[in-house]
Amino acid sequence: MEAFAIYLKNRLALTDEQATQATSCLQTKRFKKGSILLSPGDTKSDSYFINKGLLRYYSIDEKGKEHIIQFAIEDWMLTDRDSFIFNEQSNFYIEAIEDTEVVIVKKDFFASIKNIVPEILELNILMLHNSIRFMQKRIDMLLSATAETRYLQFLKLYPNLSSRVPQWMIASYLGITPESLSRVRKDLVKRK
Amino acid sequence: MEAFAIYLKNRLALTDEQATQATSCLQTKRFKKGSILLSPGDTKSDSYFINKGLLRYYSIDEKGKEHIIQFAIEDWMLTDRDSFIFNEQSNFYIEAIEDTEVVIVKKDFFASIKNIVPEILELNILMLHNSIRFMQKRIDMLLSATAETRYLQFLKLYPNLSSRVPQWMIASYLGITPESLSRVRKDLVKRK
DNA sequence: CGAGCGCTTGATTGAGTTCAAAAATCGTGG
DNA sequence: CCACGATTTTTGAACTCAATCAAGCGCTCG
Repeated sequence: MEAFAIYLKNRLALTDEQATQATSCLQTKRFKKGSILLSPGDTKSDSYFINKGLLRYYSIDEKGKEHIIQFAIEDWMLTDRDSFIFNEQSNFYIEAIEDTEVVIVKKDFFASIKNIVPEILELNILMLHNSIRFMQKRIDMLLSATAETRYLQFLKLYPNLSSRVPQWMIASYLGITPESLSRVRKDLVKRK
Repeated sequence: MEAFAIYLKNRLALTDEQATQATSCLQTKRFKKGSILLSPGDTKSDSYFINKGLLRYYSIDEKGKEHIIQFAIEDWMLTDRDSFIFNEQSNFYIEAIEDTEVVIVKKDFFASIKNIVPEILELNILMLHNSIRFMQKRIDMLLSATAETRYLQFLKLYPNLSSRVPQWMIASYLGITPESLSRVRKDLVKRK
């Protein structure tokens, strides 16, 4: 709660009271490593702000393979749009990679906070544009780059993440097999 | 202009006067097939609403290969975020695939229309979420699916587009070579 | 301390690429 | 409206990057 209030304060021009007022009705929740917060078919009206820990947003295909759409770390929000925005059944999983504490942001939070802090709408828009820009770069990378290039870009983009996430999940985020990633890394070390 | 006013009217609860008022200051522009509306390095404050025609949003990699991030057809907006939202240099190209007429939406349009129709902010948020949801599905597909599956999904998603776009551009959108797409199509016909 | 999980390594396979060239289609000017 | 050049699509053959299958190692955590 604390962290989320600070987050809002930093991004909007809020007084302390406004920040506490806005976040007072929110609840935090802890999940142990490995917990599933959302599964395909669910329709929850929760969005998560991460106080501490690390979540993954992923799918499982017909062959049982996992594909990671997104990681989410401290100070990020993770939202399943199918569920949260469009009230449809989700297609994805959300899982805690570490023991994680989240702020549960319900659907009506945005409805009520915009009365207190109307600027939140524009902040929201800006952040959504930023997400899109980010995802477009990822799509560009998936369309064009080799396994090695993808991995190097990943390291540059998330320098801190690689130590917190098992290697096979990085592979799954990059769209390659764990074996291939292992070989890519071996090559990089050898050539260095 | 016409089309854009209708577009807004349908999505927001606007009177005719409001719709005309909001769009009166906007300009339309025509581009011939093959025109480049934006190049990497540009920083334009234009966003495009497409009255008629078809645009592509793409990159060119070090080997000179093109990678299509997005197509945009009638009634869609195409925005380069680097440029339009963040005032940075663009990384992508925008090109007219057909002779195309667009409404030029300048940056300040949103600033001024929100005074007339505040609901536009929430509409905007909803559409951005929808874009993200869409792109997440595309990323999932790029991470998991074979050339054939991607192509079939593309046909399902854009049934009308495949006739308006040359095959090599579809291949470029799917992340495969034109040769591969040709073979995929051959196989599909044979198996049918 | 042992079972399971994650990472590595090797051998083989396979989907898609590359390069090359022919066939089909498009479009533009005469 | 036709013809010719350019672009697009198809086809073929060789090749390559990454996937698959399989086995072994090392760590950790129960």
